[in-house]
Parts: sequence; structure tokens; C-alpha cells
Amino acid sequence: MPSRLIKNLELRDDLSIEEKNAILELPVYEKSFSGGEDIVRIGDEPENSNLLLDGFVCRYRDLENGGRQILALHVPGDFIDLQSLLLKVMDHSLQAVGPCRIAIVPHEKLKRVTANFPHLTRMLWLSPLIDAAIHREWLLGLGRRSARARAAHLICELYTRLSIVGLASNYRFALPLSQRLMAEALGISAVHANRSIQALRNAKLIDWELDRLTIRNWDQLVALAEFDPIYLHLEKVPR
Amino acid sequence: MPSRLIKNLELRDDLSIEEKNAILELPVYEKSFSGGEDIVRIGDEPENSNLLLDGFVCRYRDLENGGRQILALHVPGDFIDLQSLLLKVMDHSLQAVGPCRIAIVPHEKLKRVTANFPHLTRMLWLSPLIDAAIHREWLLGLGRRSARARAAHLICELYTRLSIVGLASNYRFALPLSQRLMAEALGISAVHANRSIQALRNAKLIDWELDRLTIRNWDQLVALAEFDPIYLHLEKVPR
DNA sequence: CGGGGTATTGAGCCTAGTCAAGCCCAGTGG
DNA sequence: CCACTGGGCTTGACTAGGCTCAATACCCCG
Repeated sequence: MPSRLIKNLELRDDLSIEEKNAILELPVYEKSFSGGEDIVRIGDEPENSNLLLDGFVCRYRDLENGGRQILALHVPGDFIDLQSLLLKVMDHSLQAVGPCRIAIVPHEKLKRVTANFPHLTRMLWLSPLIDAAIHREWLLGLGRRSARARAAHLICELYTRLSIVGLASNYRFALPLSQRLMAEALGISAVHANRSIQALRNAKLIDWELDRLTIRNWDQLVALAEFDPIYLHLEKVPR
Repeated sequence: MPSRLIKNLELRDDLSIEEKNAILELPVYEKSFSGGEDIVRIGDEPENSNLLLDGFVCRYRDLENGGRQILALHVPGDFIDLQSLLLKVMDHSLQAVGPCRIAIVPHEKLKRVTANFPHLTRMLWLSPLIDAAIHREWLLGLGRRSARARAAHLICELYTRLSIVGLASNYRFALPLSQRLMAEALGISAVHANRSIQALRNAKLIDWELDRLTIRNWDQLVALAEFDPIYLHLEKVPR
């Protein structure tokens, strides 16, 4: 259902009828993955790009010593590997975090869109550009923020991103990450992730039981994380 | 001189005569900056994008506690902020590392290119996509590599990127970074950067005196860094 | 009831941060 | 020519944040 894509793009700029039709006419087929399954692997040369419909997906890289770093987390509505249209060879892998559903769009069709719809093309390119902006924010965190602040920042980011696609509200959302995955995203060990999260709990900033996370003090969480959503580029402006 | 841009794009795919002309006809004006000068600041809404002609530029972000993280380093030939064409508001700052020269291209003209030259447009979008790929590689490093491996990796990356634009050869190149900047890029303190670099020197992997860096043992440096240039997407293929 | 994955807690260690001092070198001004 | 200054590099000593190993508890599910 690329209608999810339309809704997502329209958060950032209006689309014309023709552009919406062009999206709706994209021949997509859907596919489901279960948690832990790889969707695309490093070294692959995909002929399709994937739109995440339901569930969570991460990008990751492994190191020889067994270390693994989660490079990005994706929420429903994200075009998770549009970049493979131009970059050809995958430089990282994509994995389903939990059960998820994906719409597969052939590169060939996307290329046709780029030939006929310049503005829509720009709108599609927003997605990898915002991914890059999020990468930069994570770089700042991994380089300079404390483990606690990084955890707080990730929670702020996920809450914000889930809110705009209607999957979070009232400071509550379903967080399908194990502490191990959280640790892999934050660049720390699982043990330390546990302690960092407990610090947030003890400071009464969050509750997190099973997979439901509740933010108990948004302002303090934002302050601790130095979270500023500017990097998510949520403004609706002509692009 | 956008001819530098043409040369750079042609590393990754051929351009037609018309496409080259379209680039050459871009009205650019040049500007020089001295080391430490900001080129664009976080929060700005630029109406131009910048092509780096000479010198080095970094992207960076500051934290309230005074910490600063360098998010990316750019070498001559890089289109350093094409993303501002779509993202409108800068989510980070750009600073000249040393004296540098820049070609300024109005967004309006670039937009016209995207309307008329789909393939050239895709080629231009390569630049921020490769930036994102480099971001991901740095994320892996900041999250999981040791300080020494990170330093080694940065050296491998810079050598590779400078080689393809003719600014490095025979395992030697001009490295205009102070150890403080190196530390800010690697996400460590200046003191620790010093010790990490000395470790590389003592292991006879590199020499680094003044601003000339010599790689004494490429293979070992690559092995220590687990450097694989796949993420630089250097293949020349139809895009 | 048993097993696997996940969360929690403690103990000891090590990487990297902080603070501080000294060094070298280039540039400046007397 | 020399004293002075400031920036970058180097080193030492101490501290702290985060890692590893290990044991225990927990919970879901079969």
C-alpha cells in the first residue's frame, strides 16, 4: 500500500494529483519477514527498493571481533533503501527487528518516475537525505554524548518519529527493542545499556516494561538528551 | 571551475556532452575561506550549495558542555551541501579546516537541472548518498572500533579519497588536520588521540610529521582498521 | 516442568577522560 | 638578536565511565 508513502511525503510538502497517481500506479508486491531475518545483505546488488509498511527494521554492520553496530532504525512509512537505486552495492545490511511487512518497488519503475516527475523525485530523495541527517545526529551522540544521554536521545527520537506516523501519543509507544539491540544501537554493551536505562527509570524520566515505553518527564528527557528535532526536517515547505 | 565536478562525477558513471554542458553553464561564483571560518551554520537556510575546489572542509556539531564532534571531512571535488537544496534548514555547520576555495551554485539553477536532466540529477544525488554511506562507516567506528582502529580507518579513508582526486600517491599525502581536530573527528580526547597516533607510529604503520602523512605499512593499517572501500562506491557503472 | 532468551546485579579490569606541566616552534615586538 | 607569547604536541598521574565475566532471576512458550 503505497498510500502510506503518500501520507508520509505529504508531511513535508504537498503532492499533485498526478504525483499521487504515479505513486499509486507503482507495481509493488508485499513481503513479510520475521524478527531477526535479513531483508538485504551487505554486498547485495538489489534490483528493488523497500518501503516499510509495518514493524521495525534496522540497518547494521558487523565487525570481525563479533561486535555489531546498529546504524539506523526504521519505522513504518520509511523508504528503507532507496539509496540502492544509485549506489548499486549494499554497504550494510537490513534486518527485521520484529515481524514486519514490506512493499517492494522495482528500481526500474522508480527510475521512470525520476525521468517524468522532477518534484516527486525530489520528494523521494528526501528520505535518504533525512536518513543521513539522522546518521549525523547519531554520530554526535556516539562521539560525544554519555550513554545515558544517548539512550534518552534515542527515546526522544523514536517518540517523535512514531508520533508523526500515528504510532505514538500521550508519551507512550510500543518499543520493540530488546536491551541488547538498544545496546547495539547506542554503541555500548548490553550490561551497560541495562544500567543506563535503569538510571533513566530511577530518575523517573521513563517507564519501560515489556515492550511499552512511557515517557514520564518529557522536558527533562529532552534536556538530558539535548534533543532538538531540527534534524528530522519535519517542516512542510515547498521542496 | 565545475570541471572538477565533471571529473568527479565521471569517476562513477559517464556523462553525455549535454550533461557536461549543463554543468559548465551553471553560474558559479567562487569564494575563499581561511581556516576555522564557518561556511554555513546550523539553522541557516541557504539558497546555494557549495562545491569544494581546494582545501579541506569539515561538518560539525557542538554540545552544550563544549564538546564538539566532526561529522564528516570533505576533500576537493566534494559537493559539500547539496542536501540543503531539499532539506532547507541546516542541521549542522560547515567549517573550513584550512584555507579553502569554494564554488557557490544557486539552488534555483540546480533545481532547473533536476527538471531537465534526470540522469545528471541522479549523478548529483550520488554525492549526499555517498556522504551518508561514509556517515554509516563512521557510526560503526565510533560505536565499535577501538580508538587506534578508528584513527587507522580515517587514514585509510582519506588516503583513498585523496588518491582518486589526485591529491595522494605513493602512500603519502598532505594531512592538514591538527591532532585536536583528529580527536574531534574520532570522538576521543586530544590527549588520547595523541597516544593513539603514537601507537600507530610505534607500530611502524605510519609516519606523520608536520602535515605530511606517510603510510609505512598499508596492509597492516587496513587490517587493523578493517578498512573495506566498498562504502565509497567507487565503481564506474550506469546509474 | 524444562529450555532459551532476556533482564539484572556484582566484581574487577581496562580504555579513555581530565588536569596539569613541559616542550617545541613560529610569529611578534622591542 | 632576543624575550615573549600562543598554539600544538607530548607526557605523567589520577579518575571515571564502560567492558567482561559470571551468577541469578525472570518470563514466555512448548
